[in-house]
Amino acid sequence: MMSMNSKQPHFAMHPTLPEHKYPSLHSSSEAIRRACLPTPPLQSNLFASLDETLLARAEALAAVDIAVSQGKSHPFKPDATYHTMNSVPCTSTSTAFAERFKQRRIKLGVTQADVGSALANLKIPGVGSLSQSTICRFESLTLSHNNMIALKPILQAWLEEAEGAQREKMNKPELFNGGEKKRKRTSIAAPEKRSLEAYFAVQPRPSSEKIAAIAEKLDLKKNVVRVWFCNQRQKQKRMKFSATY
DNA sequence: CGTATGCAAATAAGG
DNA sequence: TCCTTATTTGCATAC
Repeated sequence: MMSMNSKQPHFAMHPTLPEHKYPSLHSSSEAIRRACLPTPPLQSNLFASLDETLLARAEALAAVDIAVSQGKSHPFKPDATYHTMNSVPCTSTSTAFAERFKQRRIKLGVTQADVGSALANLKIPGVGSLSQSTICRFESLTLSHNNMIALKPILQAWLEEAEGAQREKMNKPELFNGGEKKRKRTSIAAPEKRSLEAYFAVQPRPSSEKIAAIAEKLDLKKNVVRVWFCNQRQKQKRMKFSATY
């Protein structure tokens, strides 16, 4: 099957695999979450996470004011990616860490992009590189609470290694640039996108065969087309929903 | 140049 | 194998 080159066989889904071998291809939060301990604060209370959530809510009230006065002041995000997932930052450990992280990162004279690509060289199972965007969002607290918590130990690990290396004047270029194992994102060109939309208008749920045909015609990977239709269906539902209210 | 963001691919998790 | 739903990221491009 698959006459053409099937890029990489990413056997990413292993429903019940607890330990992750290196997902050679992508990293991804699932593994990341388990890879590093979710930060065990010495003085944490028994309800650590629960409490954090509650505190986050409480603090959120205060944070809202700040956020609002800081810029966008619209009631309901016109865009907000989709849902309302990423607003309401959280004032908890990961948040506090993020602030210091940026400061220390700058002190090391490293850019967000450098940090992102260097992460893969940390050799933490299941952890690959991240984009400048993600590092930026981590520092600016614009990731979801869970995402912040998942990324914290990883960035903390990098920070400590990098500071240590610099302190000892050790030359560890891998800690300041490198790695490539980052999730790739295909960019579908406008013409192809228009074709896909046309197909979608006629048949929102094409069969596997149809998808393969479309993929070939547009010179796109079959999986890319399949995912595009999935995402398009999601998008359509969201639009239908928001149009109703 | 480095950093923020909009839009939306790609993934995780449960059928 | 592939869907759906929820989320995590990254490409592009605006600051």
